[in-house]
Amino acid sequence: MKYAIHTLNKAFDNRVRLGVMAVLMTTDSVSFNDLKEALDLTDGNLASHVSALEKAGYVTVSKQFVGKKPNTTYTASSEGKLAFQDHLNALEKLLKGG
Amino acid sequence: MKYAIHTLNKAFDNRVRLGVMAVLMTTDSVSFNDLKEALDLTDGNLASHVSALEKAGYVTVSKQFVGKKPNTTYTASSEGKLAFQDHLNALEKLLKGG
DNA sequence: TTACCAGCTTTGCAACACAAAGTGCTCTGT
DNA sequence: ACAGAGCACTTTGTGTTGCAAAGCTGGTAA
Repeated sequence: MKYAIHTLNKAFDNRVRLGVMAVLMTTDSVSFNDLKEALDLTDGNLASHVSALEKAGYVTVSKQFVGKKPNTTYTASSEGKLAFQDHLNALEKLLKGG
Repeated sequence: MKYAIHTLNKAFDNRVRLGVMAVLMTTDSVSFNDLKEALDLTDGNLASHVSALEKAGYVTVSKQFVGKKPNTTYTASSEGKLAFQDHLNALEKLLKGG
């Protein structure tokens, strides 16, 4: 059991969730539509994945009105950032032979 | 469509396949049982994932006898190494904001 | 013959991915 | 007032995947 592939976080083993977290690690706050466009996803698909990340406590959702339009934005929680970093570290370690 | 999450290789989007390739990038040739032990997998699970990588042309399988025991070893094909590197590059680019 | 090992393959089931369609709300145009 | 459009989901349906456990095969050992 030298290679610890089981320490990879199940919450991030999907490309969409990976992409969402990658965005949120650098941009701090993104709107639903920007995220949808940045990752080239259907709205249903994005919504379900973000919802999974929210349930895990990794992203927080805030809804407000911008002008007269509803606007949902997402932010990585500090817990989410930590968990994602851990995941990336585990990944890197794995790839370097651990 | 700034973040190219769709260029990630589907063949490597699984932790087991990722682990197999990680091992084969550094060790060149591994036996079934060493791989199974290194990744802590059931034999059926390992066999199916390696078979998937074989079908994709990313690993090659060779069977011989060591003493009187059958022995199966796996090697990454050059195509597999290239594809894996591409995948890692795409991953890194994604994480760096592309 | 009985038992065992290596390496699969099959089975069965639960979880997941995704697109498409539907929902409820609000605003805009006529 | 009514139609249409946009936002952000939620639901539905379908196909795919992940996995453990069990079965299988072909060889060896006693």
